[in-house]
Amino acid sequence: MNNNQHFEHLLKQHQLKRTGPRLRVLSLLSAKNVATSQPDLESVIADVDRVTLYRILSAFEEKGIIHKVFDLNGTANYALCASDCNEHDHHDEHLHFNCIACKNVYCLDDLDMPPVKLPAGFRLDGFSFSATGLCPKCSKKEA
Amino acid sequence: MNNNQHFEHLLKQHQLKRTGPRLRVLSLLSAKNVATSQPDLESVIADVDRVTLYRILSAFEEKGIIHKVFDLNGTANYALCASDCNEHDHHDEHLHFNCIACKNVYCLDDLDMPPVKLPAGFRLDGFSFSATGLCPKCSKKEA
DNA sequence: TTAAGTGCAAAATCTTTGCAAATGT
DNA sequence: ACATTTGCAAAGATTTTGCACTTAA
Repeated sequence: MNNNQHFEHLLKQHQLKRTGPRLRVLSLLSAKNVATSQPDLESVIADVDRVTLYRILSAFEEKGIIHKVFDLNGTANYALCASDCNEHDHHDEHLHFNCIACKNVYCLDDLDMPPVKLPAGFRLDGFSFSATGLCPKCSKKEA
Repeated sequence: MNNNQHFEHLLKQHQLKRTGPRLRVLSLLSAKNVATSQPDLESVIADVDRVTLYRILSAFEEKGIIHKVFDLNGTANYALCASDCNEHDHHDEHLHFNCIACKNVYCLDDLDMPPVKLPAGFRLDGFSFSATGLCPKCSKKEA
């Protein structure tokens, strides 16, 4: 199944119509291995209305197609979810690495996350782990 | 040293003048064991201008007096720093627990954080760990 | 055909900036 | 006295809402 087919399936699966703007957003997000900020998305697909973009992103998030993760500046970044997310079960429990140089947000999926121990009384629902520093690319440039 | 003296010392230490609004913010933040959002602060000290509050918070953050932590909605919450922070060295490496019921953000300082292992190439600078769920109070209410 | 999605205009927020008046040292 | 800080007004930026037009199914 190629990408396009995959996207169309994804949309159909969530009862969302297959439209130009939506496919653009999906292919953009899937092309990057990093989470993308709303402003970035906006500048890349400038011909799509800003409001439409907001609505697409929030629809996708509700349906469990994408995750929203806030970077160090509190701006929303978006990334495609693992395939087992849906509107009831959102799992985004991997490390988000924010590069302070290129500002990219890396989703480091296949890192084994250490177990979380909470004090008595707290009931855990989900967690997120984010780190800052230099990504491999920027780390090299600096050296 | 009582609280007030402590605050005045804190301000002097960072070359900030001892003003009413600033002391109000400090005593508010120290009274809570949870991080407080800008809107919350604003509603509690409604007589202080909104702009002033913004400026106080960013000044405090720059000086290393408070930490900014974003909650699940991407809104900024503020909490007093551990005493060993300054403008060059910000450490906020403890668990932030966001209660989905009361919306409070708990700073769980004395939890031993698991070590972070990053893939090769990434250079770690700092990290933050945040969890969601129910805090002890709300957990009881639900039962 | 028709419900869903888009684009535009406009409202509502949120945050920053400029400047005069007030205040702490 | 003088640099800082505050408050107000206004600009900028971000996000939401309403509604008519378009489009996928």
